[in-house]
Amino acid sequence: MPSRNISDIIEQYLKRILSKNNQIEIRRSEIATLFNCVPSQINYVINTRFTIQQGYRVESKRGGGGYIRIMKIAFVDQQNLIDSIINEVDTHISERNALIIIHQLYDEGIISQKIGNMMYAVLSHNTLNCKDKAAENKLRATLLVAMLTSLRYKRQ
Amino acid sequence: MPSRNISDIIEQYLKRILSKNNQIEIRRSEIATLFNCVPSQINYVINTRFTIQQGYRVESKRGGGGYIRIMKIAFVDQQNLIDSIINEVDTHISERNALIIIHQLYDEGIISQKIGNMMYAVLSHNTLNCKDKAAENKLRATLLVAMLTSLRYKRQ
DNA sequence: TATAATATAGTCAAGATTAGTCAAAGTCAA
DNA sequence: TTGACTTTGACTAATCTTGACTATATTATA
Repeated sequence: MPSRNISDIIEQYLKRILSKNNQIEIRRSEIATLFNCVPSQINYVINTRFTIQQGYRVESKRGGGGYIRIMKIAFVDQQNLIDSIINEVDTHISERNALIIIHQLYDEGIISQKIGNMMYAVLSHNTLNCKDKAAENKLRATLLVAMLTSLRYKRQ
Repeated sequence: MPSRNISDIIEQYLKRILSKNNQIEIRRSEIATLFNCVPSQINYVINTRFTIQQGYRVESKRGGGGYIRIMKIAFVDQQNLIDSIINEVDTHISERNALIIIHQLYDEGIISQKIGNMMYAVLSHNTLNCKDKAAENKLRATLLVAMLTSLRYKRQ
């Protein structure tokens, strides 16, 4: 695995630790110093190589005692099914079609009624209520994909 | 989980006592001396980590024999807690405060980790990502209230 | 009792310490 | 040579720390 750029090297460094610990907490500036790069390079590495889709969750805090915490995520069994549903969702989606997807999730046993209710509460026209329909459908798709993505993994 | 700043350490100290006593009375200056910080640091800790939203109530008295009393709030039932949280949510809410609310719902056993993950996925800055911060905080509040409201219904 | 002295806690803003954003410049492979 | 990816740094934002000043309660004193 030849890595000729710093980003790859930092990625490998972090993932090696994560293969043992499944959670790490770093100081951005420390890592930057360690690899002799600017601090914002760490953000670049995290944004390109530690995304939710890649199975990582990242939390951070600024200020004194600040940190960046990276957690490895375990995926649920129905991951493939959820992925295929995510692919169905376009950049825009109507309330009606969103509801169909919620029902599908329930029928497949992926979500409970409680979660289904919550999803509908978020995606309903009543809640989103944008000025124009296109904007609303776009926001709805964004939120739905975010929710579907969250269903892909189980925390710890 | 290493805490590198005094505020976190003081928070942990107080919450450990509160996990046993559910009420604690301190002298601001004593705690400040104990942790080698200025007295107003205690106010900072209380204002950021012992709010109503986090399930604490604080009383104090100045002058001779003054004190700060921190009490863990006991909610009559879940319905009650949800309602009070809905009331506290303003027209705008930051990601940080939203996360605090999600944590409290989880701590009180109202939501599962799965729902908590989903709520966070919806409310995170990463997902909402509006042009200006005010708009984002407003949308976040709308969505949070919708989700909280959906939790009030008991089906299944 | 009225007032002064003392003992607490509260507020607020400046400064310190982190991390985040964004766009320009650089690099490299197709 | 172009386009995607990487690197860099100036600027921004969030959080924590500190201390001067304020507010309030109690106790001592005139």
